[in-house]
Amino acid sequence: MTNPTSTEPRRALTLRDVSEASGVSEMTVSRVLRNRGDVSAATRERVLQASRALGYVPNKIAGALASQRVNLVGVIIPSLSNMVFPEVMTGISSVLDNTGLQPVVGVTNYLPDREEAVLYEMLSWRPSGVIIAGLEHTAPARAMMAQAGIPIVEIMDIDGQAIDSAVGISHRRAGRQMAEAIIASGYRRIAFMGTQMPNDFRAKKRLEGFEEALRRNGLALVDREFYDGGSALLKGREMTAAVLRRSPDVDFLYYSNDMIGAGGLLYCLDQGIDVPGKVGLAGFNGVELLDGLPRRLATMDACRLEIGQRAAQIINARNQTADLGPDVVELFPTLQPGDTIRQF
Amino acid sequence: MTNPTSTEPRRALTLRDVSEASGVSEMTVSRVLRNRGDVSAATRERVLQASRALGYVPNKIAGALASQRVNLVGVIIPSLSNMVFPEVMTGISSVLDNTGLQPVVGVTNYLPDREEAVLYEMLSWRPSGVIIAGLEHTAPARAMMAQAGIPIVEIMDIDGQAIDSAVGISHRRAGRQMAEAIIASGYRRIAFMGTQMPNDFRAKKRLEGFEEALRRNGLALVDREFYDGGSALLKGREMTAAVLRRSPDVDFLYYSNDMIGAGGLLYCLDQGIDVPGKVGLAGFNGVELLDGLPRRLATMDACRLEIGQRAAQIINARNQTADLGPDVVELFPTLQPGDTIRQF
DNA sequence: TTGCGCTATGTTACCGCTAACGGGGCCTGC
DNA sequence: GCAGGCCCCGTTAGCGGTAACATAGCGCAA
Repeated sequence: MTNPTSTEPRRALTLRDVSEASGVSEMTVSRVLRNRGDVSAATRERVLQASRALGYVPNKIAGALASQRVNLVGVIIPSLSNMVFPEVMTGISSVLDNTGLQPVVGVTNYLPDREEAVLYEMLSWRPSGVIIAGLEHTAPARAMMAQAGIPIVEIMDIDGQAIDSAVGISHRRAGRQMAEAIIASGYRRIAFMGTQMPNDFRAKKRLEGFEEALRRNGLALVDREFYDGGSALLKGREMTAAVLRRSPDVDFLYYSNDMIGAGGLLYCLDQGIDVPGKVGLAGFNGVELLDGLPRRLATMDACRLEIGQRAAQIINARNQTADLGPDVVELFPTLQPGDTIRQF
Repeated sequence: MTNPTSTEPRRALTLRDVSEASGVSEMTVSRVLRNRGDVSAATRERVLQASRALGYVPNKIAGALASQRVNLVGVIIPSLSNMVFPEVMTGISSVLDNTGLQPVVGVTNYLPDREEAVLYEMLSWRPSGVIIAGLEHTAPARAMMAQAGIPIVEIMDIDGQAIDSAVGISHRRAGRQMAEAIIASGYRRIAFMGTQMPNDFRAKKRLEGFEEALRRNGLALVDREFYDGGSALLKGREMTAAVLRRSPDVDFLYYSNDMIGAGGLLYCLDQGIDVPGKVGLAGFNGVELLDGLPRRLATMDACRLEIGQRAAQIINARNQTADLGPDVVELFPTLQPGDTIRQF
């Protein structure tokens, strides 16, 4: 264990170790490792060799403190198991990868207090920016973001007041659009199924928009059902069964997400129900999963990839150029009628 | 904008600002905010009030540098869209939440070089531990982890040599077990479908174990098909169609994951194929999704939640108690026959 | 009253790195 | 032949906290 090539170092390596091993000052080592400033090719090579030989890994904590720069971008999302957010992450990464910035993910489980705690923790690392899902936050969370002095991008939703920048779609409008399409296809007795979660504000706004459009057309939801936890696909089956039993005359089933919609679709097909003739179905999100179903569920994509990309672009631009102002970007989802809405 | 209550601070707040606002030393403020050491109730209250009023957020970078302690645990995984890793993350978070440690996720997209880069980046923040998927890493990555002087837990897999600690299942054994169960149920003409990815070592090991068991029973795969990217459910349908066309006499379809297995199952049901009479099916992972399918696919759970929990426990234990040694934990997945393997 | 010990707070010296500046050697032009 | 500039590298002074130690003030027993 006292072997000099042992894998157990007796203490952490610092710039000083590399500088001694290569016979130059710490500053020069620092310059080499960051590719900054002028260093002769010979010295550079010597330093790199020593650094690699020792297995030196720079201490970004010290570096960040000294330079007052942190290449991290906090990303705060409600859930990872949602299928939605991994794709947003992909969009963020695809842009950030070329910028030297790095995303750091925090998960809130749709809990406002947890969001506040995660945000506090993130800000305490002084990131270069924050991307956070939704426009609804606790008052302290809003205050922290407003004070932070870094670009903040609220994503997914634009129905509300952004603290700084925002990228998203109008979920209220999305709900309205879907309702209008459903009504235009001649359906009249419409039921809704969705999550129980009181803090999924976007699902709530979609439902509000949906009901508003129904009202304007002299209609109202015939039935509704909520779920909470468990396998979404299975819950979709169960809720659909319950609704069809309770309200046998419904002719349309609107789901707050594609996963339960897919469950409902599978159930209807199992039962030999004529889709979309007798009953139409629609979900929300445009998840990839749907491509493999026996019939394509009507849905509306939430522009997840692009939301991630645009958000990351805003953070990056603001980091490059001081004095860029806030930027609110509205994206427009397209309705994909699939095979579960009657077409004329 | 020069309004003192403006939300645009002219410069970042430090301990000094809070200490001046509350009339005590920086050290006392530090003690209050960390709940450490003795501070009188009156002073504590005064400090907290000032801190809140200013909207002070401590700078963990400086704190970490001074205390040589970082409450972060790096978690390095290949993908977030896999359904598998979010659940591992849930397990990790559930344990870490009570410890003051915080997970930080890095994604490698199954690329060894990217894994190395992500690891380097993480180690440069001097985390308290690293949880990393798999046992296969580049040589520099292995060296970095061995040198880091922090607990390293390699998860998912135990078929190989761990650098430090490991928690996982034997994928080779899992493949063998599945093959034996299939053979025991009387199936003989078996086909395999899986991902193309050369770096999904665990899928590869499952297949190796599977084929080994076939060989020992005088059998061999009748057909095989690989895919790459796209909707797994859809790919499962397509590959299944292709295999059944090419090899109409197969009586069992073994899938490297549940998602393509589910696609295959839906295809078979669509085609009116007798499952499990004429053709049996099995996947791997035990994803929640399967609960909602018309028939339950045979599978083997990968103990994802428990893997995350045990890994987090190891990191935490090592952080609490110095001189705890490496720990290799093997978990044992159970075969869930579902409705797609003949039962006697 | 004296002195001990405890509690509550302050002081000092870093943690490991980088910004900013300084300066030696060498080349170049006049 | 020497001033001026350029390249390369070193020195200095922090960044914003915290560990460790120092110390003031007080209560209390002898």
